[in-house]
Amino acid sequence: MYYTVGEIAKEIGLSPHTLRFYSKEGLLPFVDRSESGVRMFKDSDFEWLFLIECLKKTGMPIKDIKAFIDLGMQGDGTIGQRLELFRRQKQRVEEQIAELQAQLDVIKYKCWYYETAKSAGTCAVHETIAEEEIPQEIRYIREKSRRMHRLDGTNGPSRAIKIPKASEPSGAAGC
Amino acid sequence: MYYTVGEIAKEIGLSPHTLRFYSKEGLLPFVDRSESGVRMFKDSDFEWLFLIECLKKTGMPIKDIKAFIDLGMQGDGTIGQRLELFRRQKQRVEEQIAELQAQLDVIKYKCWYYETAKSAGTCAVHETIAEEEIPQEIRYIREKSRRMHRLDGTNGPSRAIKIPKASEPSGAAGC
DNA sequence: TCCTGGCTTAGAGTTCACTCTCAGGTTCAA
DNA sequence: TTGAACCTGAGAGTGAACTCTAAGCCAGGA
Repeated sequence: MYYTVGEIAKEIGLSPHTLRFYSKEGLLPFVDRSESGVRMFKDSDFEWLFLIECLKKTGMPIKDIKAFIDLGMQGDGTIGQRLELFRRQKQRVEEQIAELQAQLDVIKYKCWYYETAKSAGTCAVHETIAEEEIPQEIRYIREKSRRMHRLDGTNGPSRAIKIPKASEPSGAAGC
Repeated sequence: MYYTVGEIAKEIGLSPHTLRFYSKEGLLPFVDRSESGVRMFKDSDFEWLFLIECLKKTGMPIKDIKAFIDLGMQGDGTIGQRLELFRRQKQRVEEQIAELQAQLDVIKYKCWYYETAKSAGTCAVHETIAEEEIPQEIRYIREKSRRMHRLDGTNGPSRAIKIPKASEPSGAAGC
């Protein structure tokens, strides 16, 4: 049971162009070819394709994916190296998730910030808002974020800059 | 208290080049300038910068970040739009995290796969491994992954392809 | 037999987000 | 006053990952 590049493309949600590009980059050495050079994908190739997708979606560059494919092509002798590769990738993905979680916190804070500002009609509420009015989760996020972004001002500007001449304060609007 | 582009760059971990590039792209309309045109960052600009970083780290393209900055510059009238923007971004980040979690599962499965193959000396163990030998978590991941990747074969190849001529089976090695 | 549509390769073009080079201006410290 | 170390804008270059074009081949149906 063989599939052409177009059929596979539809199946896994990539364009035939992209699949040929991967092929050119050496990511698909496992696909068979017909006499006339047409790529013939077989069912067992899907496993490779899903693995490629997985590594791609977790931010691995194509040349690193190729390195993995090449290890796979060499057979059982490279199992240890492949294990190491996936362990490193596991670590990286966990870091990515942690980073996104941290940014999600910032975004949640801003959602609350704008919700509050919206019902007050102005961002200025946040200058006078009482600590008790802030939801627990938001208070926690805000504290954590402040600890991270603390600028102690001990390393102030090393160069004096002339005071701007009658420039209206451009950054008057809060974010 | 003003900072030059180089000082800010050091503080937030970007290059002065990058900061000027952002400036050129219209991401920093809030920074003051000296008489001679030197960028003068103030403490309150950090809030904007951290927000830009947040949106960038969560995959928002520069032109969309600019759209947000522009809304911010317009003041309180755009609070509703900014709220909507952050709500959409929240949704996207949650999706990104879910996607990474799914891929992390695949990676965990492969870690187990190679660990097992390593101690057996060959990937071939996985053709004969008993269901009870598979850890609970792995079994669960594998089932979920199989449900997702199910290829029912009902939409087989639409074009006949000549059987390849004595081509050795290239994809013999499992992944 | 010819048309259609999908396949092939090589290679050029695109988009994004930087990243760097250049030529010149500004500021401070010695 | 002079040198170092910044700064400026314009614009070219980079690398990653596509994305598309061109010219041509091949199989099946009207």
